[in-house]
Amino acid sequence: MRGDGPPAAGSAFLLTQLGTYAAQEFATRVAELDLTPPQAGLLRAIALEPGRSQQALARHLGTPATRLVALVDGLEQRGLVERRRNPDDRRLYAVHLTDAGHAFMKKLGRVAREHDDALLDGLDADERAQLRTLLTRVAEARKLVAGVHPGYRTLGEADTC
Amino acid sequence: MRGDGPPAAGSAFLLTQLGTYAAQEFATRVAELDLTPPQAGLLRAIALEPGRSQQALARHLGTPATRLVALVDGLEQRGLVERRRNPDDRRLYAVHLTDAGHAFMKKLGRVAREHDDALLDGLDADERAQLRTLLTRVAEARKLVAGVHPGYRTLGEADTC
DNA sequence: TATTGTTATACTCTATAACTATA
DNA sequence: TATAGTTATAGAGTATAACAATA
Repeated sequence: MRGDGPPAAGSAFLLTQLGTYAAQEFATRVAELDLTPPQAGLLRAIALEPGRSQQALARHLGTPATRLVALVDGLEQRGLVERRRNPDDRRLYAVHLTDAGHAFMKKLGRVAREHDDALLDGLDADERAQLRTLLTRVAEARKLVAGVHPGYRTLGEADTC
Repeated sequence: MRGDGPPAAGSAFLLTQLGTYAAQEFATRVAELDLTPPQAGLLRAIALEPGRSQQALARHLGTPATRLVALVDGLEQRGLVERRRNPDDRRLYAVHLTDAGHAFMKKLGRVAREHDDALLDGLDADERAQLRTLLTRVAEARKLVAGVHPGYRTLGEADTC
């Protein structure tokens, strides 16, 4: 006896479902490096363009500056990141990776690749390439900034279609 | 001057990024129906198989039973759902859609279709079909339950790598 | 004693706003 | 006065555990 709910899950729901699953799996993996996903994303943003101010990083990631302070604090205490004063304008810090931070990025990269492989192990190489192309197209059409997770903007609410 | 971060975003990151984006868009759309995504998902589960107990629904969605109480409360107060006592075992309720609930599902279905169309408007019909096939394959390989959002299990942490 | 449903409590995380210092 | 960074406060949302009713 079926009700009259939506007939079958659309692609949007599949994307949300898989995206959330992938996020959870990634969180589990980086937890083994004692890292949260937001910290991993921040490390990535710093590695991408070292020396930015916290304000610049906040704008790039689309998150309130106040949230960055705590994130940077955590990474700085672990010696992965350092704040350097700018002699010309003593209000801003330039955020850089330390040597330990650079070394750590290798581990993080390895974890990310393992995560990718495990997630897609149902597809062969051709299919993975197809999927990647299609996803990239959709992301571009939606004007998503490459490498920036939308969750920095509004972490709340998970979809459920 | 580039650092040594992960070279480019893998497919797993693309999935997380698009999945989160899709979830946020969906949340915005259902908000116009005064609904949260978890409420929408619960309505869907009830419509799919009417009359289940709250415990059964909780197991199906993979969420603590305590969370369902509040969700059902909200939907019941709006007259979309009703709890029916089971005369044989007065401990459990059977959760059903009301007539208003059935009517409401039509609106929800329309919103979901619009959401789907808007998200994929960068792809033509063939490409959409391809994408759907690939996503379904991945979801099956990962043993995700059709139509159930993983976020019921652990809403925390959004991915970021 | 086990199970369904419920309520109460505590915790995590986030954003808003107020504050300090530099400009 | 405006901006970078910080701290403090309050709010939303969740899970854990205790509780009542029924079996």
